[in-house]
Parts: sequence; C-alpha cells; structure tokens
Amino acid sequence: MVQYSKARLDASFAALSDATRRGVLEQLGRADASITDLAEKFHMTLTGMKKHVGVLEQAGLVTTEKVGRVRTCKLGVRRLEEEAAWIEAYRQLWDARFDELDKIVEELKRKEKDDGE
Amino acid sequence: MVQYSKARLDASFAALSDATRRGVLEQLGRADASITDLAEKFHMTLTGMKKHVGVLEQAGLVTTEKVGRVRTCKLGVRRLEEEAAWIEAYRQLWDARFDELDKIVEELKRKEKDDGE
DNA sequence: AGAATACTGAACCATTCGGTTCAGTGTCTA
DNA sequence: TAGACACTGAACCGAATGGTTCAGTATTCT
Repeated sequence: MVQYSKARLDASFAALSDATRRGVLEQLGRADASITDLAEKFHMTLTGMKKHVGVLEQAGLVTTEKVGRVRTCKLGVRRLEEEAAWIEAYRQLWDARFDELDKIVEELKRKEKDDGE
Repeated sequence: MVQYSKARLDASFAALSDATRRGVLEQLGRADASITDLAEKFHMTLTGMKKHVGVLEQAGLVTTEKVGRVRTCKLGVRRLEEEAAWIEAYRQLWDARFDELDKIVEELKRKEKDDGE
C-alpha cells in the first residue's frame, strides 16, 4: 500500500466525521460564505462556527480570507485525493480478501466431496 | 446530492480518523487476527485494542466471533461504499465550483479587455 | 462621533477519546 | 486439578471536542 501521510489522513477524516462540517463543505461547494452566513445556516454561534471552519482549514479543506470586517470562506486546495485513494486501496484489499476466502471455501467443498466419494 | 446516513458517515469517518484503526483494517485485509495478535502488533494493551476493535465493529467495518477463549476479528460487510460515494460527490462539487470560478475570471478578463480598447 | 456589524479570544462546561491498570471470568493444557 | 492464557469490565486519567457566554477590537454606516 502506498505511503499516506498519517497525520493528514487523521485530520481530514476527523474533519469529515462531523455532519456540520460536511454540511459546510457542501455549502461552500455552492457559494463562498462568511462566518456569519454559515453560523446562521447551521444554527450556531459565530464562535462555534469559527471553530468548525478552523478544523476544516487545518485539514486544508477550506481557505479563508478576511477583507474589512468579514472573513470569507471558500473551498480549499485539497480535493480529498489521498482520502479517496486510501478508501480505494482498502476496497481492493477487501475484494482480494473475500476472493481469497471464497477460494478457501471452494477448496474445502472440493475436499469434502473427495472424502465423501 | 444523494441522501446519506448522517450517523453512519459520522461513525465511519470517525473510525477512519485514527491511524491505529486504519492499520487494523489493513492488517485484517491480510489475515484474520485475534485481539492479542492485534494488541501485540500495535504495541498496546488488550483492553486498549479491544476498544479500537469495538469502534470498528460499531462502524460495521469489522466483525468478530468468539470461539473458546479467543475472539477472532475479520473485515466486516461494509466496503466504505457510502464514504467513497460522499467523497466522490464532493470532488464533483469541487470541480464544478472551480470551473465556475474560472468562468468568472474569464469573464472579468474579457470585460477588462473590452474596457481597455 | 456614535451605533451597529463581524469577528476574535479567553474561559468555561459536559462529553468523548485513547489509553492505562486492576480484578475478575471462562477456557485450555499438562 | 492447577496453572497459564485470552479476554472482559469497571474505573480512572489527561487531552481533545463541540458547544456556549462574555468581553473585547476593528470596520462600516448614519
């Protein structure tokens, strides 16, 4: 399996493990938004939303820029490439594992039949 | 965007956000293992490992069966389909969003040029 | 200038997390 | 049957999470 950045996967999967933060990403996929916009949309205080945005920013999934008194949030540069790759590799492992188990079962069946005859 | 099970995504992304647990999944992709096996491999107490396995089991990523005194862990039925689907949908959103921004930039460039001439 | 807006940081709170130890319980094995 | 083995559950621990309030600061509007 390819070498993944442990800390990076930790951070982004953790970021994705909260429904509010996934919602923020979907929202930013539609349009950039200020902290106030997001806080209202998700029924939360400004401070609370700022923390969520901070988590997403740390994970590289969101970038923000403050102009005047408003901080605008937009999707970050990361497209979840590594996360998608990890999951894809896992799925292949899973398939291989179950194929293997199937073969073992087949083998057992064959032997059983041989023994029986 | 398709309807995903909020709680399920919460649980599985959270399960994946820990390097030890991702390691356990990779390990179980190679061979089934007892709690003792896994605890040794990841330098951790039995109790500690049992908790990790519990988290993975709750997320449906691992199943276990106790025979005699040993509990054998294997990959569960879930293949991270929903998680892969969420990420894929996000990536499409991301692409669409950046295409859109590109268009806006193009538009601005065009206007600028018109104004200049 | 004064009021309203938008954010920020510190402090606090309850809960969860990742890990441990310790004291069992049940299962093998000699 | 005694000892070793594999796990289990409860209790504890410090740190991180997800949220809040409160008291600022900086910016914008009137």
